[in-house]
Amino acid sequence: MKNYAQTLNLPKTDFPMKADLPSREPSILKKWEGLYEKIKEARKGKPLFILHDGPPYANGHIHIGHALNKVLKDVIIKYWLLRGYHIDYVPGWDCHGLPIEQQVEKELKAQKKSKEELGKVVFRRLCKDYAKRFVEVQKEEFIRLGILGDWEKPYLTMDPAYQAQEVRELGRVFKAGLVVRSKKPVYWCIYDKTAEAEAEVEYYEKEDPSIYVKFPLTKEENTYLVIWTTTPWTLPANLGVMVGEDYEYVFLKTDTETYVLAKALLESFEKTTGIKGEVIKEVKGKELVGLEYKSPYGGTNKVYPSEFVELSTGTGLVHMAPGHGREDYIVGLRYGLEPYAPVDEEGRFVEPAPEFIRGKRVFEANPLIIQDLKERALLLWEGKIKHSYPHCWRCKNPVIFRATPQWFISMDIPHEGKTLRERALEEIQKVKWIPPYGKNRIASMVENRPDWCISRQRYWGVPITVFYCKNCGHVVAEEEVFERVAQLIEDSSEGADIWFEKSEKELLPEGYRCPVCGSEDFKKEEDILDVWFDSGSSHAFVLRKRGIQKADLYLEGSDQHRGWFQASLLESVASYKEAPYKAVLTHGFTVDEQGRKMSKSLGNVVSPQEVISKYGADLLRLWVVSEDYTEDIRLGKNILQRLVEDYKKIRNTIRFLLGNLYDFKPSDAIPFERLHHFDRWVLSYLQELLEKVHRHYEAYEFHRVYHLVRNFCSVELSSLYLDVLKDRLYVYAPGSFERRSAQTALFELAKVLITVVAPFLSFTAEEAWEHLRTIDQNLPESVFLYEMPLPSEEKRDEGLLRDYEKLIKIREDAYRAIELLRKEKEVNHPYEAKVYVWGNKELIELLEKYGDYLNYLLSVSKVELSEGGKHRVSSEYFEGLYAGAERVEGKKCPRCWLYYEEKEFEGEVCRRCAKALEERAVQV
RNA sequence: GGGCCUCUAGCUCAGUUGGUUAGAGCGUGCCCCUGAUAAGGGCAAGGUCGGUGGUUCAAGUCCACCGAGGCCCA
Repeated sequence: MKNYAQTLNLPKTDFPMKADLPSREPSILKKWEGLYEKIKEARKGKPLFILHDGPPYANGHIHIGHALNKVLKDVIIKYWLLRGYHIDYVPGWDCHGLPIEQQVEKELKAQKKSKEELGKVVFRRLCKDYAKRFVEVQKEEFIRLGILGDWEKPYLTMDPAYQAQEVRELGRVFKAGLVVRSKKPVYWCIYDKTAEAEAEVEYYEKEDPSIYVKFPLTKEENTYLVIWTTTPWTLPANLGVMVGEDYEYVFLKTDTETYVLAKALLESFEKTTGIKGEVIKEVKGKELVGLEYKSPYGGTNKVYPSEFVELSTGTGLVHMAPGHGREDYIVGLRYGLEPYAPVDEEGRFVEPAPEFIRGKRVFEANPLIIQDLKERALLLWEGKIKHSYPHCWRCKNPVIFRATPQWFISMDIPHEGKTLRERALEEIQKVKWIPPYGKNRIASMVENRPDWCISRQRYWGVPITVFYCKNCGHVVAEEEVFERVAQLIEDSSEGADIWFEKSEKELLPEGYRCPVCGSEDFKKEEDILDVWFDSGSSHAFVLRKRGIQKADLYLEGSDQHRGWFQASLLESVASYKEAPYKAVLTHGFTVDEQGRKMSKSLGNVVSPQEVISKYGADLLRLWVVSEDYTEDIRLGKNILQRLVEDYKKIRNTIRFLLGNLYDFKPSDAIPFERLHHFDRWVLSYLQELLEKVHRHYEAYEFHRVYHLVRNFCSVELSSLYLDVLKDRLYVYAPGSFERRSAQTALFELAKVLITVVAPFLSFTAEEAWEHLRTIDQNLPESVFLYEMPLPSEEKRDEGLLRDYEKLIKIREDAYRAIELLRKEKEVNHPYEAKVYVWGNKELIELLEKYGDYLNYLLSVSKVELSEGGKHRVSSEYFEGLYAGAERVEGKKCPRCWLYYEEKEFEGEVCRRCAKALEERAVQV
């Protein structure tokens, strides 16, 4: 018998089944070089979509969280791009700040050098080099992920132009009168005489005094508040006592005196001190609030409520020194207490501290104070305690909390009728938060946050460019002075380094005199800005300066409600009275397959580099889009394995489409109305799909797009449409209506499928696009220069959709009947079966309508609309409908494999094939 | 310890305003095909909705508490 396979139109394509992404993707990246610029050119004048990039910190390689974040952004940008929008995506980096400073210092230490020796300017240069190095590293890594953006001109917070804009922003906030100078306790090393950041201190065991002290109440005879402390030296700075409002407190009466302390700590107090007494009264903490007592070193102070009081140690009454403790400071701020700290930079007591400790260092003062308390009968008990205590990371000595002057942006000073807090809260209401609870989260943070401390006593950052008049102390913060300095920074290749290089005279406008006293003698501020002010002003440099008022979208992890979203909001509202964004989208964090956070110690970290080298960036991108990012996002081996399967399905579906289009030209296309009804059905279905796809993309619900596409490929296409279509594609002559009609649909399907997945499977879509272009040379060179089709009413036949919905269900019923035959080995391939359908009149009429195509639709050789079949089943879906199946009679056509009666043959093959062979001979 | 959030089959997700036997795809098992072939197809088995207790004629869907986990703060 002849080899009939050669007379069939079997699929042919160079689009390989094996993706081999890790080695193929780099060549696609090569093709994309310059693509961003071409897109900008092509989309000029189109409506703009602005996603403003939050800058990652330029330190280390990217991790999976970075990848998640950037891919999400990329999907959104590419979607709007494929919708015909103009995009403008400028990636950025956060370059200043402590981690880099510490890293550089570590490197210096290895060379036995210190930053003090080198001086600010040289040290800053080293930091700049360090940041630059990692900007390059991360840039390469982001590009490898397939992220589309202006990688030629990203924004760096250390660029002179950026720094200059930031200085101008600071000037605006000063001008609005929102910047104030006041004291705040910071970690302080009394040996290095420097402030330390939280991240810098190291915790070691330290032995300290442990004492119970009594504070006599002013209005109740012989009654004392009992406090416990390990830092007696802070008692001279005592300004209050904190209680937990909801805790229970007792009045403990001994033979001579009455003590107030928390009920929960009574037992441990009695045990430690040996003091015994009788509880004569119990009260809630809130009833103690407002009581006055005599502070051991001066003044009458009060009891305040505080959320920081704990009942694990002490007495539940906490001695409060706002100048020497963070919580003390926060609570103190709330009640208008001074951050009082009579201690100089060497940790020595100064006036107005009591005379007997003046000049002594804080730790030396401890025993003196204890002795003094003892003499004044205020000490109840004295002991020692070993506990974990913060130490200086450089000299390893214990550090202290000490209030020092800092710059703040005030949340509560009214400016043109409203405070920053009020205005920010109003703006929050106008922004669209995705998911919605983000609004609540940031609003409650803004409602409760203290003033924004923007000064840091560090080296690597943007200077706070104000001057102090040496003569009268006036702070020079005029707009023209900020502008002058900004100009100098912008014009210098050294950027903000010039602030530290040049003298006051060089930095100030020529001949500048103090507006208060007329002096010409100034001293510049040495503090630098909080890095959150750097990134918080990115909107000014990246958007406003380039004529864009607001971003359409900010998109970061949910931790940025406290971080970048808030810093940007406050900076923008302070400067421009409005939010810098119209919408804010947040995503969750990556966790492992058990939902646990990724950590080195758990050994469950998955790196993007690892995924890329093993599976390719498209797999990582598919992962991003497959999960609901509003919650925690899981990642692990099994999930990746499933994604590999999903990827193959989508890829092979596209491959099959392309494979059957090798002889098709767009001019062969048949108009929708004249297409075969099955092809009209699939295109109608496609319009429904498109409608949902667009809806979900617009709502940023990518996992719904993913499920839609995945199911479409496997359910409607692979197992139904394409499977049934094979007969028509392979058997009929190349130029026949049957084949051309099918190809018309396949071409449409390919275009839609490729563009729909392009935002996430960018590499694969581009690769497939190359093949599609060999079919239609009019297509643009990149899929990203094309547009994703919109659902079209003209290509949607409602009646067909309704009919097919039923036909598909009947198909399932028939398959259950065939399955029974298969179990008995009566048939193997469905072609060996004959199907009967009967019963329900309405449905039988429907089936008659599609009569001559029914057997193809069911992939069987014959269908009869009457009762019959060896095995019979009742419909799973329809009342009174039945399906039966039996082995078909007749002979298999060696060409099309369907079974026919002897008389339906013409020679070796069936009549249909004979005709096709004839036509084929003419066409080929 | 506080604020915000999550918890539906092995995995990823659906489940309008509370209302019939909780859905899909994948994976799994069994089977078929060998003309998408390191592909394709068919059938089937899997959850009582994190737990407990309420509200209700009726709860995965509302309330309370507990548990596991995440982010932020302390």
